[in-house]
Amino acid sequence: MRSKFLCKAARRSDTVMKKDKTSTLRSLAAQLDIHVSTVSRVLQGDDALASKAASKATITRIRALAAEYGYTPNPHAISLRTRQSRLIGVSVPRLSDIIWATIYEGIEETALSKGYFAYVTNSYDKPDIQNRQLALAQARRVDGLILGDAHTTPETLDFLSKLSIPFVLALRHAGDFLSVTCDDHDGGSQAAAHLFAQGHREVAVIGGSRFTSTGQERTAGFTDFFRQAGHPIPEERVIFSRFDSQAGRETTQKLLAAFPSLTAIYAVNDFAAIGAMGAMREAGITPGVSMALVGYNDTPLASELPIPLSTLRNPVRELGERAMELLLCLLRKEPCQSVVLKPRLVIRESSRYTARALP
Amino acid sequence: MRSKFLCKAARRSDTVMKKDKTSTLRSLAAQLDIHVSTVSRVLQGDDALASKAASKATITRIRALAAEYGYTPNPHAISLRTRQSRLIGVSVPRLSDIIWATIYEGIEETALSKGYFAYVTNSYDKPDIQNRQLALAQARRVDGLILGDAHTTPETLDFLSKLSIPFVLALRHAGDFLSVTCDDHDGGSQAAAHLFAQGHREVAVIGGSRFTSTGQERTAGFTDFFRQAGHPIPEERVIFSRFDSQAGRETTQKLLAAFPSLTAIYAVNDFAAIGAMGAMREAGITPGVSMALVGYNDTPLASELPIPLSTLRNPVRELGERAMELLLCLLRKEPCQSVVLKPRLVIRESSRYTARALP
DNA sequence: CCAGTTTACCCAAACGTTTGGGTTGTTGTA
DNA sequence: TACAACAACCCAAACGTTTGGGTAAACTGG
Repeated sequence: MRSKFLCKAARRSDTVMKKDKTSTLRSLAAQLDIHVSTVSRVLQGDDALASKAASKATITRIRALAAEYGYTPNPHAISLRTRQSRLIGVSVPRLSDIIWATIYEGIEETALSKGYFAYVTNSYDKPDIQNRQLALAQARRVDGLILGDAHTTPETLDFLSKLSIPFVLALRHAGDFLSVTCDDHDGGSQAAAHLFAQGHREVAVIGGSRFTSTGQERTAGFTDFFRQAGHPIPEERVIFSRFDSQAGRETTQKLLAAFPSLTAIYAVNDFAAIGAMGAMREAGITPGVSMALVGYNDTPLASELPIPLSTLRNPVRELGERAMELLLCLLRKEPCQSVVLKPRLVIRESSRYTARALP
Repeated sequence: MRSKFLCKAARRSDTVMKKDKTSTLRSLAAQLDIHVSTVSRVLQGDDALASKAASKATITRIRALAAEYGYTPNPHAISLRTRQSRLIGVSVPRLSDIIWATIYEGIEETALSKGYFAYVTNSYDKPDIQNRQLALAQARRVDGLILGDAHTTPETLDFLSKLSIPFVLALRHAGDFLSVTCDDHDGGSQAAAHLFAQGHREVAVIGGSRFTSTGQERTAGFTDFFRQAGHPIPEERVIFSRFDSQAGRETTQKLLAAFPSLTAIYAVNDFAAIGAMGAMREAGITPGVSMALVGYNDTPLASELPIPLSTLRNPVRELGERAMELLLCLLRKEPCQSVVLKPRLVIRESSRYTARALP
């Protein structure tokens, strides 16, 4: 019996073992003269499974050898066999927007801690790129998707309803697909209340992209407040364009030219607000001194600007984490529902200016 | 013969084909009553291989059916069989630093266009996290790595020399491992030349992280210039810490307190420079008016600041692209060498201030 | 018309796992 | 003392590809 053991082990280890290269379940099994299926069950992590499969002593032997050889299971083999990749695809408008980078950090870290593996791609908010990315994700056999670039257009809704891969929306919502968002309407409302309390009645809004729930609702929350307060904002003073600083600059130039009586501007994005600062400066206006300005997102830079920017802070990192958790919940086929987080107004110098004309 | 064809095809299509789910090479082969290996060779993309494997007519039939079923090969099966994953791991200090996000955009896009697949993780510049990420990358069987978080410490060098996976360094270099960087020494030199030409002799440097080639060389380029110009900068006026705005703020506070005669500050990072602006403002100093300030990186925000920031622009997106190309070159085992890109000084208001005391 | 080449395929093993179902030998129970 | 139950394993098929090596039949040149 002993000789048989030696012979068998020796024979196999010559042909199968590759000491220098990565070890496999089979090579470990051969070393130990134990069947590969037993080794598999022991090394799968689940203690109950391991106990069913082998004796205490054998379990120890297997684990010891695995540790010695630094065995790591081949993920491709596992994916092939189990038909799940543990891969999560994430699509965002632009990773170089710090908000998205931060959301992705939350996603990635949570995925990692749950044994999943995330990757991210830019779609630049362009439908054709979004479609290409989706096809690629499918080709890679992702288990699930987190979509940060949803539009509220019928095309997007239609597209999402046809998607066969489990997914959740992040930051932006659309239709009533599962999503993790921040309460943008409430944020807009907070900004409005803040400016209103300081006497501002002649206000304008830089609304960001019209096709996104964030652009829409951050704007609506603001205008709804003013309407309910009896001071509806004329439509022409609400301009949608994009979320970047150039859009903010150009929009502000238009606004300042068209409405000289303006005392405050609310931009639904900090970058747009920073662009607005530039335009104000060119027009001889100092934010916080001769005009109030409120942004949105609380970019780390907002507090570091020469004139620190009042803004709404979203818990974006948490948003990423929650999105990943929600997706995992969905993948486990447990009942799950959309999450809405709360923004918080951070008041700084840029909105210190008080309108004189209180009614 | 015809009946045999029908019979065989019918039998197989019942058992193997899953019309609704993803089709496989085998299901396609069964449908066409052709061997799976032939289908494989035809669908592998390589036209020469396809022609060797099947007749023109058969090739057309196979391609048509593949297109009809929207066949995409299972990447896990391919990776398992070919023993290469086409996966590239990227490690960066922080994705939420726009520089890294932009570099990664370049990497990701290039990888995609070459049929590779990149993923990115944060290491926060912490060695233990770096090691963990590396182990994970190995477990995932990446084909190659792009490391953006290299330190110049002996530990890192030692670690890299032991790494069995092909890799290239990006933005930062270390030892003489293959890398794609920008000429940081030259950038520092350009900043120095600019300030020197404006009469500045009492200058200080916010040097970023001491453990990175970027921090070191952006600083060295600057101090070397002043030394060669006959005005060496006293050591105490060069302070290393981190690359973020808080570090910039704190360092500037110290510098202003210690050296009241200072007429210019050079920060090796825009965020640090923005922090410096904050500290200056608190001290009653206006950048560009009563002190010159130069940053590094040309963050999109630099030009949008109320006082636009002079800074050095690195072609970071291209850097990402080149890093990926270099890695692919390495993977093909072709001879390849490190790449150095050139930074460009962008002069804006923050350095408009001229020192009175020309010698 | 025959040897040699080419065309158009087929065959089977492998990549590294997982997993439903055996098969022994030992222990507990009626 | 028979027999069920359990422990501790083994067996083999599958997941979807790739790839080195066949093998007939058709074509080519002499």
